[in-house]
Order: sequence, then structure tokens, then C-alpha cells
Amino acid sequence: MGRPREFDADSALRNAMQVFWAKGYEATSLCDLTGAMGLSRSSLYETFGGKQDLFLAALDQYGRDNLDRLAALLAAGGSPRAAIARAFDAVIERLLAEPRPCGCMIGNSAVELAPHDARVRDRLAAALAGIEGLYRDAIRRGQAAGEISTRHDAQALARYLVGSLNGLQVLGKVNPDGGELRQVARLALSVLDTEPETESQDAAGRNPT
Amino acid sequence: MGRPREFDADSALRNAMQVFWAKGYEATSLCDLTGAMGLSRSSLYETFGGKQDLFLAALDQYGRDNLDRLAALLAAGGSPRAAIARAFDAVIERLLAEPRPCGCMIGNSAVELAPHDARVRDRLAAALAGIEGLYRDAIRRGQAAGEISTRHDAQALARYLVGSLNGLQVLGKVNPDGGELRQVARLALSVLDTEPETESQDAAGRNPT
DNA sequence: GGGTTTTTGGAACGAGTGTTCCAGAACTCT
DNA sequence: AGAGTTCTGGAACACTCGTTCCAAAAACCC
Repeated sequence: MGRPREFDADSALRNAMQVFWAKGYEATSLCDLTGAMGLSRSSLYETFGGKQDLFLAALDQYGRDNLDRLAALLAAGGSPRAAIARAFDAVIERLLAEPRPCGCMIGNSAVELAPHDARVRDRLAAALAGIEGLYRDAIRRGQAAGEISTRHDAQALARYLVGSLNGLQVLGKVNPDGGELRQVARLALSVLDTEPETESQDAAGRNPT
Repeated sequence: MGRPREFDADSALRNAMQVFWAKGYEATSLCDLTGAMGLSRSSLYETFGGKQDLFLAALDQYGRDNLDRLAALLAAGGSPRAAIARAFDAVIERLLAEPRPCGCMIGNSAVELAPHDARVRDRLAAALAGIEGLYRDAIRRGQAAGEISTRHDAQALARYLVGSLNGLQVLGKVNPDGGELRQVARLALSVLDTEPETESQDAAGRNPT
């Protein structure tokens, strides 16, 4: 058996995930990682096998956490259309919770690494497909209930929503303005509706912060 | 006067822009830059003053180029609604032109640097505002012509379109599938319409290419 | 408790980073 | 042509990077 570890591998991985999430892959140094994870270089290499492997593990961890949270949000009872809107709200809230939002680790990794790293790209494609699937199912439920338009294919609508979420994060990184982001989200979600909204044009300004 | 430069500063800057655009800031080394620009380290420092300054100059160059191209596209005669659709198409075409799309330098920089660098953030905010303004004006023209819905404020719609474009690039980086991207774009643009589309659900599959 | 196994801290490594510097080359002006 | 000015190539800088290595430490098994 030998000497037991002085750290918890799971929480260490989560801490690594936070650092990669906030700083990106290239800008994260081994010192950043060992500092945040609370272990030494040798333990990091023994347990996780280098920076690349650690990043992939962190990305997987993020994907699982993210998917679980979204599934819980979308599975909540009541209207699927309202649940989707709540999921968008949750993303915006999380974005605004930090003074300098670091967005979504999947989107960040897509921008930074997807063009150059096939392994990362595959994982990102799988992660996006998972999210898309959850939205697709929610959309189908909403279509069956008659509260989401059947003009468009559920899968296509889901892919569109995933794209909208990624766009929202980019906007939020440059200009973390809650009112504007909520307005953009509302417009994005209006594609789901069976008939035009009845709100007036200046509705956005009325939103409390 | 002294010895004249052996390189053209403008084209050197454009080459630097390409490298930063494709690889991002952190992943670009001085060797990458001097190689692509065709000058030595000392000339680079003498002319552009270091990696950061060079990046900011390249970002400005990209912003100008991008805005000019978009203005030309949107100013083309005919229907503003169709011009906006063509602008979206152009983005997708440019994305698909490369085997591994590097997206939009503004969006890339937003994801990689906006959270940590205020100077970059300010420039990105200005660049996004410029693009948004062009779309807003086109939307206003379309609204006046009665081919774009007046349910929503033109500025809000423009911001939403900018967000959609950024989302499109993220999707394209992970999965550069022309059919899917065009379908997402079509859904995004449907928010502009005065009445629901008449196309059938499976219209996306019919697109050539 | 001795022997075995595993982890730990920290030093050391080579490679690569962005930046600086300077002697020589290449040009203009008088 | 000579003096003055600017640009060029390349060496050298100090630093950080990710990675490796090893002796000491700390646990478990018999």
C-alpha cells in the first residue's frame, strides 16, 4: 500500500479546472496549478501525468459538471419553454457573478485550442453534443406541449441555442452588462415561440438588475 | 534620413495579424512573428515596440479591415434584410474556407484576453460597437422598408446579431459543417422577420455545397 | 519493528521565452 | 567623398517554461 496521499485527487482536479477555466491553457503555468491544487510538481506528474493530460481531465470534469447542472435545470417540472429560459438566465447570472467573467470552459477551449488540437476538439464536440441533446429533448417536450413552435426541427433549434449561449458568453466577456445580456437572451429565445411577443420595444430598459 | 527600411511596415503588420489571428496571443512566439513578417527581432522592436504593442496594432488593423468589409457588404444596394443574410453567409464561407477555421480575431481575443487585459477589452468593446452600429443601421433601413420586424429595437437586434455571429464562430471551430452553420444562421436571422417562414422543417438539408 | 511501497519536497535540467544591445551595413545630405 | 543617420543581423541577456529525478518521509504488511 505504501504512504497515502496527502491531498484529495478530486478536489485537486477541481481546483486545476478553475485555474484552466479562468486563465486558459497557455497562460496557465505549472506554478499556478501546484499553487491552486496544493501539491508539489512531482505529485502532480505522478497523479495526473503532465499539463496536457491534466487539462484534458479538467475539461472532462467541467463537461460532466456542466451537463449535470443543465440536466437538473431542464428536468425541473413545469413548462419546458420556461425551463430553457431559466437555463439561459442561469448562464447570465453566473457570468455576472464575477467582476471579470471567465465564460464557459468549453467555449474558451474551443476558441483557444480547437484549431490546433484534435484531442481537445473531439472532447468539445462531444460536450457540445451532450448539451445540444438536453436542449433538443426539452424543445421536443415543449413542442409536444404546444408552447414551442414546430416550424423548425428540434435538433436544429437546439444547435442554435447552443450557439446563442456561446455568443452570449463572448459578449459578456467584453461587456458584462446584465440588462443587455438578458435582452439578447430574450431575443434568442424568441425563435422558440409560436407567435410574436406582445412586449413593447423598450421592454429591455425596464428589467431590474 | 538614413538607411531606408527593407520591409513594408503595413504588410508586415498584416502578416503579424494573420499569425496572432490563427494562433492567439500567448501561443504566438517572437520567432513565429519575425518569420511571418520577414524581419529581424531588432527591426520588430524598433518599429512596433514589443509583442504587446504589436498585438494591439494588429488587432486595430483587423478591426478596421473587418469593419470596412462589413460596411461594403451591408451598403450594397437592394434589400437590407438580404444584405444582412449575405453578411452572415460571408462569415460562414470564410470559416469554411480553411480546413481548421481560426474564427474571428475579435471573438478570439475576447475569449483569451478580455478577462485579464483592460486595454484589449476596451478595443474589443469599440470594435463590437462598430459592427453593432453597422447592423443597427441596416436593420433600421429594413424596418423602414417594412421587411424587418419592428417588434424589437434595432439596437437590441443588432447586438443580438453580433452575439449570434460570435456563437457561430465557436460552433464552427469545433464542427466546421457548412450545412449546420447555415441552418443556425437562418434560425438566428429569423428573429428579424415580420412573419414566420414558410419553409418546411427539413429545408436545411436542401442547401447545395 | 524491519522491510516494502508510495508519496513528498526541492533541486536541477534543457529548451524556449521576450527583450536588449551593438557593431556593421546601407542609405541621405552637404 | 565624407559625415551623419537609420536600419539590420545576430549574439547575448535574464527569465520562465514543462519536465525529470532522487533522497527523505510516511504510511502499510508481515
